[in-house]
Amino acid sequence: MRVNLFDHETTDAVLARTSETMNPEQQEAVEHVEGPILVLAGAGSGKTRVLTVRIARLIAEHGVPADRILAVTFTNKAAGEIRARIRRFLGRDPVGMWMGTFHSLGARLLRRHAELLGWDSTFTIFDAEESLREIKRIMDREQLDPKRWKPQAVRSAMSDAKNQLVGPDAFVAQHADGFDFFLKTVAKIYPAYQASLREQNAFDFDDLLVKPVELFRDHEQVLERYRERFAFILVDEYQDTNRAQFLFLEMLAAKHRNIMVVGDDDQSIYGWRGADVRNILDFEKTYPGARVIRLERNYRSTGNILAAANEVIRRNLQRKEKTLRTDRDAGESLVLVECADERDEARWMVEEIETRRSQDASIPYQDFAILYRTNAQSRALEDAFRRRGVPYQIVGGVRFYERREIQDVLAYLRLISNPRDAAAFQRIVNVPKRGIGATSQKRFQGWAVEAGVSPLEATERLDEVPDLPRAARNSLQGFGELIRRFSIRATQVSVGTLLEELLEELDFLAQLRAEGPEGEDRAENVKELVAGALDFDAELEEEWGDETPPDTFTELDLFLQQVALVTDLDRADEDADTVTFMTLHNAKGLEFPTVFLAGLENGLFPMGRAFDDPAQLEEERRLFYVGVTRAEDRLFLSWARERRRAGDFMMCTLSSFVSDIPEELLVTRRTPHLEAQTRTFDARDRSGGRTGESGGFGSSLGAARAAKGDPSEGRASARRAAERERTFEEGLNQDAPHLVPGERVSHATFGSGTVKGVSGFGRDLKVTVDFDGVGEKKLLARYAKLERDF
DNA sequence: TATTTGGTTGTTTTT
DNA sequence: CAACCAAATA
Repeated sequence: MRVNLFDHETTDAVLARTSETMNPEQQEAVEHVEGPILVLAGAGSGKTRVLTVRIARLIAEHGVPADRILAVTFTNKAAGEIRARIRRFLGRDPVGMWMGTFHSLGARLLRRHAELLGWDSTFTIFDAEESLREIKRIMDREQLDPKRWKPQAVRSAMSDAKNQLVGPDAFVAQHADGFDFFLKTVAKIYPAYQASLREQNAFDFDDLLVKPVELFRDHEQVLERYRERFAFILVDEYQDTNRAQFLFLEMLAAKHRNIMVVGDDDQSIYGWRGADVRNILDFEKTYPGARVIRLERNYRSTGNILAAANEVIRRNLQRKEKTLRTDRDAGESLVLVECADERDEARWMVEEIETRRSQDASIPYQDFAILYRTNAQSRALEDAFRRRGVPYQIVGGVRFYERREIQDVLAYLRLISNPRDAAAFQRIVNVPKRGIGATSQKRFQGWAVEAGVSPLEATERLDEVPDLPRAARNSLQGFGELIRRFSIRATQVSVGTLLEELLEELDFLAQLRAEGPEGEDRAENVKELVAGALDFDAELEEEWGDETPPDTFTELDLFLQQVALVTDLDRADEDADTVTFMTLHNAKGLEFPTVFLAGLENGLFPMGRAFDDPAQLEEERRLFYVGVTRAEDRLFLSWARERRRAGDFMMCTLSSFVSDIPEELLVTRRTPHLEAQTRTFDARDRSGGRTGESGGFGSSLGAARAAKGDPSEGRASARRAAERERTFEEGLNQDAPHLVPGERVSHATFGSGTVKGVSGFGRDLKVTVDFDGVGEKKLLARYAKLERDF
């Protein structure tokens, strides 16, 4: 895997020469000095290169001090790499330059000014999982039923609110007396949640964006200081910024107005997380007189790949018109592969990779990436690759830092670093087992809350806590002493050493191993964490550059911050010679010689619910576009006729996105396995169909879909498959309802009716039925239990 | 108090 | 077909 950066040697001469190797648009962008500028950079058009070279030039040629520059990147890794390139250009480190993700920059700002907001600079960062626990605790306390109101939904509602900069008070004012019961419930939780975070001296992910904006808004002199300082601001992936990020930038850029944003509206794929494409579309309104440069020359992909990409994205209405061009040859055709199911698909991919490598042994595994819509799809791939002995790495999915054992260890460190972190306390007070059960914990915590002290403080006043069993009392005391002892130790030794001593004292690894078969893996993970901590010592200086950490900090605080903000993408090992599996979202900004796009089926990609909403469908299409444009030389598209999802089998049809690709760019194939299966199937079909059990409801949905005529019908193979499926279905299930307009069906409560229409796919298939004497109802097919009415 | 069992539940995408 | 959670037992 490579981040899209160019390789460069080291000298100043290179910098001078660099402009000459750029096209006129790139040159213009790179040479721009003052005033707002928008660079609309298509996929593979060298935008990272533009950012890098411009920063280097600002420093080297225009004498801008590095500490007057603020650069926002999409990942921490990209930040590190750009910094490294600049260092090579300049021959020295751009000391004092602030560069990182919005979240890491926000954290940095908060470390310095948290006091102004009522937090302490040693604050903890709660990850998504921790926020969820907090929400559950609050719901429990408020006696809200987690089944009626899903904590996940509550979290996402609060997250949305935060990203729109709607604080607890505003939210309550808006929704507490509203008609929406869900939002009313959230209005009960949000203020309590925020108060609880504050009590624990913690911020969640969203706070890292929102609180700096609050800081700037309420503290004019602080804003003034940073506004003055950051004379040049550069932002990558601008199309994915949300409201809070927009305001953050707007406030900082207001004075000098030297802001360069780089992005591509066609690659905006985080709308669901609050990103607002209008930020990029309306840049010229926000900054009148802004210069606009379009980079439409693609340096990455073959002509065929690019033609396919252009053709697909052209169908989106909400976009700035642009067409990527390349000087490369047409290259190989794209290959569309039809598979029997996800296992067949996975197997086919391994074989394709192995075949390619047997033809040319010099091709490394690194050249291959498999991209998919949902993390769950990695499972089948993993199976197939492991079986075949082909090395792979998964980016995302079950994330390293989210593993239980890692979280446990980190909770120790958090509590050592921040004694008020009640969430951490609760997590580990009985890990490893100390005989402090649920009942004792409840009594203890209850007392602590009553007394208004943090749990850790409460361990010093155990004799005041009533009704505690002696054993629990002793354990709690021991636990408290342990944490306090290590808090002191944290000021004396490095994180790595601290962690080693801690694990030794707890006999943690042995405890894990004793847990069972997975114990060894878990122990390995913990060891990896220790190795990371030991490494961290060396990186400390770079982290702060010219800044001196306040004395209240320990190295531990910074380590925890880094850990909280590091993504799986940052951890990916690009030097390892392995095939890479990841979601399309994670693939943004990366490129590979050979790309496989897996699972191209309606209902999976695009996602079922996207069919109801044109805006969502457009976002899915952009995601597909991102996938296609990751490929340099070869692109494989695959779909499975049948896929296991949420437990049961589902018949599938080819994604309508693929139908948008002109036929002449594609070669269509079937896996050998499917070829074989189809032959026997056809033979059986001719001899009068199969007898036996009905295919159940899942298959009858397939029938409905085929009859309705979905968008993929343009493809001959898909149509054949669908037709075969329908005849198959009719042959074996006389009672399954035909969800086709005009058909008669009956429902347990509504009685008989006529089907008016269907929408959605698979599990989300909705049926509109006009029930006799009842009227029209729109029902989710999978719940409606419709029967055929004769 | 800790562990096991069974039943339920659920599948976008992530900093 | 998981993974997760609640109630039942050792």
